[in-house]
Amino acid sequence: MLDRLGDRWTVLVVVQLAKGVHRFRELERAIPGISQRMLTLTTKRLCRDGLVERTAYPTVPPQVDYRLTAMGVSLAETIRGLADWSRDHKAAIAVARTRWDLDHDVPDAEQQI
Amino acid sequence: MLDRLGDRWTVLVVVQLAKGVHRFRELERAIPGISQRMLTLTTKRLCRDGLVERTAYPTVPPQVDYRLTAMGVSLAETIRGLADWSRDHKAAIAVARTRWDLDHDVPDAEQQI
DNA sequence: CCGTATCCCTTAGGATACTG
DNA sequence: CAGTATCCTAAGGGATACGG
Repeated sequence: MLDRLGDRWTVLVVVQLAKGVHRFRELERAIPGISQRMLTLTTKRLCRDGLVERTAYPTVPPQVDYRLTAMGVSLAETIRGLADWSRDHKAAIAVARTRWDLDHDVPDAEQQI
Repeated sequence: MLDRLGDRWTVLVVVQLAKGVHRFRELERAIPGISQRMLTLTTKRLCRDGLVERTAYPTVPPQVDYRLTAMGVSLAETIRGLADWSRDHKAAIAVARTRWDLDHDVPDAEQQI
């Protein structure tokens, strides 16, 4: 599961669903840069893991809702801790990087690690 | 930074360093499956971000110690929450996956999502 | 609207060999 | 021991087009 969080989109989808129920297109619009393909894959994996519940209404045009399960909510709360840490230390990390780059050449457009 | 956690080795290195100071080879042995190359890259990135401190002793053979900085320790504590969640829900996720696979064919060696 | 199916390119990252 | 350098593949994921 830890490696599942490493696919870059899962965390964003969970965070977004933590704000409430979303339709497919709502998720797509709420998460800048995600492709239709990756949104489909990500939601499907989350459903498979029992973290998200999918509800399809047989209307025309079709409507599909995604919502976190109880387990999904608990994951969202845990992720919250990570997001908070990230926000609180973003500036300090930026400073550390700048300092490191100064101390180790990397003058301008060198390849970053 | 969140995407940095997505490279699969960073979390493992931080967790290992949370247990105490380690030399290069100690980390390599403690983290099964990591290649020398990825350990080098991961530690270097962590140093650049100000999460890990590297100390080299000019002995023969050389000795290099890695230890978490204060910021690295605080990250380790946050990661701890994630690790705990993962441990606590591993079984439930496995059950959800099995159930999902039963309900959606996937009889045997089909490609998993 | 809600997907699935292809194509295709970039990147992560393993294997291996070599230095100080 | 602690790396660096090079090669090479497998997978992630974007773009596009199409189906229900």
